[in-house]
Amino acid sequence: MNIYDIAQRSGVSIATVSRVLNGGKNVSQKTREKVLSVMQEEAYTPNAFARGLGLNTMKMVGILCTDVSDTFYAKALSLVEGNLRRHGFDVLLCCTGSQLEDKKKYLELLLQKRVDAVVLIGSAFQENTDNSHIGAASKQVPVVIINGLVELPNVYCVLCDEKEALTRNVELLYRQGSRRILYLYDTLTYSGCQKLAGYREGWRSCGLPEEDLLAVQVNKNLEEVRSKVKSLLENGESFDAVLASEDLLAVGAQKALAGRGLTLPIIGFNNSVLAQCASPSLSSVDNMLDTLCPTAVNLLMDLLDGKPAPHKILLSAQLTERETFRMDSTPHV
Amino acid sequence: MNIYDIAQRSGVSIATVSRVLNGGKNVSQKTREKVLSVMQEEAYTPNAFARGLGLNTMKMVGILCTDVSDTFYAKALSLVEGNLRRHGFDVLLCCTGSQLEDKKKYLELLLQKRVDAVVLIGSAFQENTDNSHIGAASKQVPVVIINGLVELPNVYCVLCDEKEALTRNVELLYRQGSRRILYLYDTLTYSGCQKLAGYREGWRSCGLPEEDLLAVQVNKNLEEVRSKVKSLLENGESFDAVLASEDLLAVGAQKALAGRGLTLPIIGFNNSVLAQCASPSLSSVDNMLDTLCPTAVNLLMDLLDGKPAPHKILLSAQLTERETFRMDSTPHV
DNA sequence: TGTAAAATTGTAAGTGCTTACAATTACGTA
DNA sequence: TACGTAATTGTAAGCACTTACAATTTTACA
Repeated sequence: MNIYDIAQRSGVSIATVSRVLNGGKNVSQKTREKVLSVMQEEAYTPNAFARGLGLNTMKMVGILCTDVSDTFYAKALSLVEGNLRRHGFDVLLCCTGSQLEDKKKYLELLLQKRVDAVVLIGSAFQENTDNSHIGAASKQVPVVIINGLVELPNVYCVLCDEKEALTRNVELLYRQGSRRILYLYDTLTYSGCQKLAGYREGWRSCGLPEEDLLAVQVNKNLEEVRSKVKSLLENGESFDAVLASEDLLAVGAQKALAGRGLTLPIIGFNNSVLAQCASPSLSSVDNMLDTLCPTAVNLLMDLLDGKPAPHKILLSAQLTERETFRMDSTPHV
Repeated sequence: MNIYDIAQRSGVSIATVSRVLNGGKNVSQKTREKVLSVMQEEAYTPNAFARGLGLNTMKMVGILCTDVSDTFYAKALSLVEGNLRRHGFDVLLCCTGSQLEDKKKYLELLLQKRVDAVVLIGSAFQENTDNSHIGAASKQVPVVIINGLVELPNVYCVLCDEKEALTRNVELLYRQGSRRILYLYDTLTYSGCQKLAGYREGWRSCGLPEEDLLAVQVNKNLEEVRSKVKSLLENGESFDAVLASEDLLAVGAQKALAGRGLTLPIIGFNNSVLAQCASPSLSSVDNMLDTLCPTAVNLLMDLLDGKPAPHKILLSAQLTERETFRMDSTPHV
């Protein structure tokens, strides 16, 4: 069943059928209704490939996502997908894992499917790293980066100020008496670097001695984190508060501390469901995905409509206070 | 840059170029190399739409997923996507939410994009419910259901025996002395119904009085669950163990109990990261996504290759023991 | 070296849609 | 009623590929 059949059965030409298919502008009320009713009867569905060939678009956006099973990325994906769909776009999903080579390869695959744009979730790295794949992609279609920053012509970034958030966290803890704050982090994506820099910056602004910095890299795996922190404690490493680049890492630390009967202020990051589920519940920085993702999609729609758009939209993060840290609690020193 | 350009520049016909594009069978080594090198030089990418039109496939599988931000579904999605990609298929993702109407609408959208198959995650309902959309879809392409069961001609189901798992849970708790087990559940998808039935079945097999059944429906929201369980406790409802259809619900109960200084055996479901993160860590039933998803994809590949495949593959679930319940612990009554 | 079979290559006809442009029809007005 | 204009419709040429079938070249073997 194709456009010719419909044309024949409704006594018009294929051009008219096509017009009805594309919004029905320049078609008389009468013929449109006739054609539509025939389509209905015959349960006709236009062939998306032919459509794509003629229009040079299938209204699909590619999403490159490091790891969908990660709660944070999953939430971002969910929000971006929902908003794109609202605008009539379908999502071609590609989970890359953290390997740069895979990201490159898969990004090319997305482009081969002729997506109208690409959204990157957790796939942008720090400035001095190889972001050539992003550059290449941006020459073909607009690229929108969620929570990352890459400064290139056709690349648009929507992110929240994670560096500032971490600096603030350090300062808050300092004000409540902490003097040696453990910082746990995992991957050094753009976001990861910003957070680490924010931790250092906070340290500096509090006038703490540089040699006391205690930033420890770990894998995003609960058991590994717990045992890492446990061994820190066993080796006599002293610290009086914990920050983390990710809730899971914070929970791992929490468990290690609990195992030794310790209760320190802890602040996680991403404000995921893990933070709620932890006991005691985990204070966490919310990086505003709920506003960041719709913003990103709106920006993308503007771009696809040929409207100008800012290359960078920066939101502020917000601390969600729970049991492991409260701003108004009595200083603990 | 199209196939004509490549043909011209390599001194062959478009048919030959096309052959090279499609695996290079029936092309001499020499010409193939020549054509490939020209493609390389010109950075040629075949037009996926034209390709799709000619081949009547773009090698895409549609995934209909209730909610990607849910850790369980996210994990399933991640595994299915990865396995499909390994077989050269791209994933068209569609998150539907729990509304049946939306599922129907979105499933049609997927089909309009001419996907080669559809995989359903969390979108199948119990037998006597309206699964007409699935029937309609299965007339066009094979449908594979992850963790659900719908008995229709072109529908293939890969699931784990959740009913049996819940029955076993009840029996295990009974053996350790529990006599009134609270069961918390949320949506009555196919999976949800099976679990509820399993709870009842266990009750029966233990010879417990029917009127003591305590199955409570709640929304999958930590705060709601906690307050629900809290109010159960306040209203004097008595129970001595907790089962849940989902880890999040179990954690909610755990928090409510902890708030009253109670420690009961608890077993969650899905064995998600939440179960690890909870304190005390939550025993949980693992529904084997790690094997279920690859199995489902393999089955789908067989179908697409025209091979026969079983309409139902049933795995057994496995209890992962953590702090809230251990099989070898001393009976607590 | 000749010849049949096999391997390679090219021609041309799809695949189902969009759209510029030409042709037709309808409408308002003199 | 005739005519200019606007609205509607049709014709035909893309869009970039696949593939059946015919034509050509290569290979194997007598």
